[in-house]
Amino acid sequence: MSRDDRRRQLLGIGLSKLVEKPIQDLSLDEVAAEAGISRGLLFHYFPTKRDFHRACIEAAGRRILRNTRADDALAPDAQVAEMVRLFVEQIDRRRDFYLSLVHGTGSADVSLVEVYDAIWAEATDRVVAALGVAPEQARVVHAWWAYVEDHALTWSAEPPARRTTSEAALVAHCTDALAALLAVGRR
Amino acid sequence: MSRDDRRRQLLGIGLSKLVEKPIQDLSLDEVAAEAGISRGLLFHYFPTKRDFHRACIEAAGRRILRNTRADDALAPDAQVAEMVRLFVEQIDRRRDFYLSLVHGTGSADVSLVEVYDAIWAEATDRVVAALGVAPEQARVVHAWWAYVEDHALTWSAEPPARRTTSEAALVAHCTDALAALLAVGRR
DNA sequence: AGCCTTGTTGAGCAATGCTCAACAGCGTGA
DNA sequence: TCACGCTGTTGAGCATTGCTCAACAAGGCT
Repeated sequence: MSRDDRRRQLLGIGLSKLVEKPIQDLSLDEVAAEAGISRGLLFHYFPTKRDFHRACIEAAGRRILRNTRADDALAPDAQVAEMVRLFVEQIDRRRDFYLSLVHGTGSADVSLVEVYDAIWAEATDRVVAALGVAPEQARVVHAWWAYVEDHALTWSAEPPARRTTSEAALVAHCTDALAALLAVGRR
Repeated sequence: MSRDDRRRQLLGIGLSKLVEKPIQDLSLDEVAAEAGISRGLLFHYFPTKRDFHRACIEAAGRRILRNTRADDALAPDAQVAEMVRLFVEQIDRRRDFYLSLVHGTGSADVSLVEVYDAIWAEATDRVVAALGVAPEQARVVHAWWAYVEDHALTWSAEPPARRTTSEAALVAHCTDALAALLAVGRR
């Protein structure tokens, strides 16, 4: 198997496994066995377990960013609304995937923090670019994403049948919130 | 040594160690050695490594909540401002401690997620109680805490000498943001 | 004295992260 | 055709580490 194919296969296995259990509970033997290769080969591709873990999270982050990209042709406000909608739906559809791989850092692992930072920086840049937000307000957009994330997580936590808010209302609230927050900073 | 004292000692060691390295890299031998006890005794107090980890994070959460409690006698708005100020200062003073122990879940470990949820629920309750926020708006307060957390983390990430915003301005922005967000929900 | 509780130890097992020397298959150039 | 090297691959083996378990020491109670 080619180098790239093998890497992709291993990352795929890692993603599916890391949804079920934290990294401490995932043995590389397990991954190697599922891939049908020897442990040694796994260490050839990812020299250390931490490297493997980081690569998995990077892959998850790329997937999220890919799935929440809005159409450039839309109007600025519509772009943001679209991003939020895709983001909320992404979380709602695969809450465990999101929680276990994309959300939060924990773990005091510096290289992991960098990965998360890069993901949120990209999401922030998109909004800043779409709306033409002033650079000194970028941190407001960044923090607003945390606000949106938290809303989406609590919203998706309750069973769909019992939801008091519609998805559209949630998205609308989030976009309105961004406008309100930017107004706060401008005052 | 008494049961409680021993537990406290071990948790203290765990807290200091977990700031430096993620749980995967912390061997219980290390903890036992620093405490001057045998490995066996450590497993007597915390039957599994995950239990130890969870207990450490609970302790960290309790510490944060203790350090960010506002005076009940203050006016509602002042209480919130006080909480935010204490929170920002807490993060600024011990950023690594906060990042590695209190922020985020990751790890797909259900019992850990519960611990984090409890911490944020308590913080939310305090604000809801202080301001008399309507129950259906509690989730706005919850998400607002995520907003505040993100602001505090990016603010504390830049070296104090180069900061463009004062702490007071940050706190003011956050409290204003809460008012603005609650107004969005009410519309 | 005998006994029970409680904090404590240390040997030992099995799993696991990681290293390393070597091998198989295949294309390339002499 | 043979030798060479590159690349994906293996499997033995080492050291660490999470965890179990039987046993011990000391203090209080009957």
